[in-house]
Amino acid sequence: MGPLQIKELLQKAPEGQAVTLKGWVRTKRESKNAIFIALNDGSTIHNIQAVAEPGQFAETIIQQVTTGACLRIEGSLVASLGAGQSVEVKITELEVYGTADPEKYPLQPKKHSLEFLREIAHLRPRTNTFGAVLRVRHALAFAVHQYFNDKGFFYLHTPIITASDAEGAGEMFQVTTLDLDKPPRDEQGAIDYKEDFFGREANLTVSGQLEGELGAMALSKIYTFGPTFRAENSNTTRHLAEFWMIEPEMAFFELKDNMDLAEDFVKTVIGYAMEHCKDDLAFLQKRLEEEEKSKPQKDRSLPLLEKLSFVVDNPFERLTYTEAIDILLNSKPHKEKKFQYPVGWGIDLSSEHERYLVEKHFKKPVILTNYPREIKSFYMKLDEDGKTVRAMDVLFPGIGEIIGGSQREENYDKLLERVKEIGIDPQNVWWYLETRQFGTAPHSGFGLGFERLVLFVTGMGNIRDVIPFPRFPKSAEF
RNA sequence: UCCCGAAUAGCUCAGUCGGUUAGAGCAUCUGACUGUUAAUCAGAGGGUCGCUGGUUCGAGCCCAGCUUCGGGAGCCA
Repeated sequence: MGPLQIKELLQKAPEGQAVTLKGWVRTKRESKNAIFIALNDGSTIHNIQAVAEPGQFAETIIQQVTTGACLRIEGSLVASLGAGQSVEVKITELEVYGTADPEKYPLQPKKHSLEFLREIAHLRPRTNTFGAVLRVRHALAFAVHQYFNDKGFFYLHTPIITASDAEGAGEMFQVTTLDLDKPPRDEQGAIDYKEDFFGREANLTVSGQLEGELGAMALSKIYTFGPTFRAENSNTTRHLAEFWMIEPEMAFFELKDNMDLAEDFVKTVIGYAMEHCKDDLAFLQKRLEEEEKSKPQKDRSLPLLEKLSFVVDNPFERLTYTEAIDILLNSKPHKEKKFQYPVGWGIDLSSEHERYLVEKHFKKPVILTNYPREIKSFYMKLDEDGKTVRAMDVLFPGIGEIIGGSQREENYDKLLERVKEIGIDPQNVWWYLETRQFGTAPHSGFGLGFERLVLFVTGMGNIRDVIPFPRFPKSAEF
C-alpha cells in the first residue's frame, strides 16, 4: 500500500517511531548543527521537515538534495526542536531517487507568475498553488458523484464520438480515419464519408444532453460527467476547447424542480470543498489577498472563504428574463448610455449585462428564466404564450454563466416544428424525436461547466489554471 | 476572430531625450554565519534586449510586418 502519506504523518503523535518519507524537495537549508529538508508528496499543502546532521551523509549525496529532487527518507518521527512545526523526522537513511539539476530545474523556491507556470504545465503540479487547485478540483469531482448518488441519480456514460451535430452548441472537432491528403470522393467530387470509419461524418461531442435525455426516459434520474469539446476560436479566461461538463437530466422535473436541484447541487458541492479542503482554500485565499494588495480598496473582492460561505448560505435570486430586462432598462449604466450593447426585450444578454445584474444589482448568484425562444435552443419547452421558453441560466459573480438548463419540450409536434424551424433534418435526430412518441414525459436538465465551478471555488482568474493540461486554440502541448 | 497592452539574465522587472561597457531583486555557484522556516550576510558567474526589415552617424528605445503571451469582447459551459 506504499508509505504513509505526509498528510497522515503530520497528524501523528511524535513518539520516535520509525517512518518512511517519499516525496520531492521544496527547500533545503544547511546550518552548523543540522540540515533541514522540506519535503512534499502532494498529499497536503504542508511540507514535512526532515533533519540530518552534518557529516551524517556523504557530501556528494547532500549536494544532490536540491529543490525538485525526489527522495526516500527513513527516520523517526520526533517532536520538533524548532518553532514552526510540531513534528519532524530525524533522518537515519537517505536515498536520492531522482536529482533535479538546480541550474536547469525551472521551479525555484519563490513566487512564479501563472503565465510562466502555464509554459511548464508538466511541472506546475509541484507548486503550492497548483497542488491546492488540483486537490480542490478532485474534491469537487468526488462531491459531484457523491451528491448525485445520494439523490438516486445514475451515472450515464454518454458517447464522446457522435455523428449528430444537432445540439447546435458550437463548432465541432471532426473525427476521421480518412487520408487527408487524398480523401475518397463521390460522383459529385465531395468527400465520400461512406468510406470513413463510421460510414458517415463523426465528431467529438459538444454535449451529452440528447443521449442523457434518452437515459432519463428509462432511469428517471441520470447525470453525465465527461469531457466535452468545442472547436470554437475562443480566447478567453473562461473557455477551453476540451473541458468537463456535468449534465443531470431528470424525468418528471419541471423548471422549478430543475432550479431547486441546480441551486442545491452547487451549494452542496461547494460546501463539500469548504469542509474537506480547508488548508488548500486558506492558502488560495492568502494568495489572492497578496495579489490584491496592489489594488485600491474598492476593487478588492471578499476573502475567498467569505465569498464561498455567502454563496452557500444565501438563496439565489430568481427572476425571469423579462424582469431582468426591466431592471437593466431602469439601471444607471443604461440611462447614462454606459453599456456597450443596447438593452431591449429580445436581446441576448451580454456579459456586461449579466455582470451588472449579478455583481452590482443583486450582489449574489442569479437564476434567470423564461428567455425568448429565438435566443435559446430548439429542445427547450415553449411557454404558454409561445414567446418564451422554460430556460434557466445560473449566473455567478466573476464567472458569468456557470449553469445553463431548461425544461425540455416533451410534445412531439411542437418539438418537430422547432427542429424544422432551426433547419435540422428530422432524419438526423429520429431517435431523439422517438422518445416523444413512446411514453414521453415532462423532464428537465442542465449543464454545468466543471472548470467554471473550480474557477469559482479556487478563486483563480484563468480557466487554463484549473485544469491540469489545458487545450485551447493553438495549444495542445503536454 | 476583433480591440488594447506586453516581449530585456533561469524567474520578476527597471532602463531617462535615440548616445560610450546593459541594471536590480530573487534563483544558481563560492565563502561566512546560523535549530533553520521561501534563512541571513558578502562575493562571483549569467544577455543574439522575441523575429525580420527599415529610419539614423548611432536603435533595447523610433517605424512596419510577423510570432508569442496577457487582459477585454464575441461564441458559450
